Amino acid sequence: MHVDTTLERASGVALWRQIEQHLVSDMEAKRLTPGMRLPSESELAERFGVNRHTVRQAIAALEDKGMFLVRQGLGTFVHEHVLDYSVGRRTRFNENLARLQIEGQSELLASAIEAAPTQTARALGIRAGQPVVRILALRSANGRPVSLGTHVFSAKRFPGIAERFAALGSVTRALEAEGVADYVRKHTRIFASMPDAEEALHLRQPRNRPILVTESVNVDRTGVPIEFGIARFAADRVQLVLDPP
Amino acid sequence: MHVDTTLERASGVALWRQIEQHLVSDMEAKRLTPGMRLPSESELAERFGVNRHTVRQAIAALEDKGMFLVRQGLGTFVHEHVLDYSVGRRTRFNENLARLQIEGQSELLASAIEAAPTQTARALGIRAGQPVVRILALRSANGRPVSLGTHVFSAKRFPGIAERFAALGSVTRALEAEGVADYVRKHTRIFASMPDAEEALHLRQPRNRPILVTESVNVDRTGVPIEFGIARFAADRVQLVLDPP
DNA sequence: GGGTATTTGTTCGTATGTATT
DNA sequence: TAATACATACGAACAAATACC
Repeated sequence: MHVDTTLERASGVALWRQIEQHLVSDMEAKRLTPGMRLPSESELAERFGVNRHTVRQAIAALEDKGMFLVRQGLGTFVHEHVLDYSVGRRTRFNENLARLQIEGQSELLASAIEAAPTQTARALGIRAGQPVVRILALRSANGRPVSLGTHVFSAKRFPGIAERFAALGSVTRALEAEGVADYVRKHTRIFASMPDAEEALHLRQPRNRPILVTESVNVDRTGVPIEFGIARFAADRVQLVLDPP
Repeated sequence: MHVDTTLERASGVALWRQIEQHLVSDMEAKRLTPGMRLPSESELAERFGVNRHTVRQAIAALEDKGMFLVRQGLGTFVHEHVLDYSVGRRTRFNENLARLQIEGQSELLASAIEAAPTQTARALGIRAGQPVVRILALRSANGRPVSLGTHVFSAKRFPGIAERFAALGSVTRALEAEGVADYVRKHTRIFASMPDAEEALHLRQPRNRPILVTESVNVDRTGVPIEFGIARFAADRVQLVLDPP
């Protein structure tokens, strides 16, 4: 992994700072990538030809800067990039990522027209059994899956919403095309659970890691519900940040 | 499980409604408790002496009312009581439960004075290494653990906060006693993870079920940070509801 | 469930060079 | 120059957490 592990002794730069710089270089050169486990402290000490304490000091400095994650009994890991996903009155996937200067992608996995189950109907303010359009979409950032979203709309009001979404890759723009200039969140519920096989597959995460789930209702300017959404986030890669409070 | 499974035929009451009533009685009598798996549809059908479709109709009715959770390939489960925990600008544990007409309890598990780690210091707006008071508290509702909370305060500003909390059982009242008339949330971050041994023990939940974690900063009227808090919720028993949106 | 190997966490002690007083 | 404080570096031993069989 390390191309060159020679340190300069008596150079005026502390050995542990040289090791720190080494590790930073490894990350910049992608020899160390997020989630990767570092060699053990003992092994690093041997490679660098220093005492284990000296390696520990370098690692501690980088942990303090949030670049490493050290776990007793397990090892030291390069910190995964966690995405701060902002949740508030105006939650928009693409705007959210744009703010972080990340390009987001939306992929339509499936869509169907079906009869509204009770809970969904209540959220949308329609009668149970009325036809609804259900969209399943995978959201990615930098090629990594971020969330698996289910979006449900009244099929009467938005019969062509699935095609709009497929073409535009955005709920906001699909709704715009259907004449909804703006919408806001009326309700958000957050919980956590373990993913089923399909969710784990789409989110590319192990089944024994949790997912964060949000259920939300968006309403138009007049307060009429237009979308009921369920978003499943890979909890290891995404944190929700509430704004403004 | 079922004490009596005889149904009255040609009684004017549909068989599936009688079965539905049977199941409700079982829940009221605690023969069926939250999280418990029902016998399979076939087995129930045999016990009641009806066709499986008849049992399905009764289960579907109760699922629609949110009392059962039916999962294909797994079985039917009595829905766990989930607590809707409201999160917003003014999040207060006791007020939250009072709104649901539940009496909450707070138990001080531990408190200590220690040097502030970098992240904590940043949240509280003090220098790393400054002394802080750390409180570990278990929150319960109806005798069931709801959340395990860590609260960190500046030891300079609130030297006696741990004793106040121990006596009053509430962060809000402890802060009141220290002269903080009001406080609001400035920041909330939500994520999910798996519990460690201690967390699972306190929350009385298995280690393979996830926990919901919120990190928050509360500020006083002048905007000065006064508390950094971490709350760990048993995800199977608590959902977070954002208010107003 | 118990035992073992691995890995990090912690605490001793010792020594040396550098900057400050 | 001498005394002192501090950062750096090494060595050894044990504790605690975790994974694996």
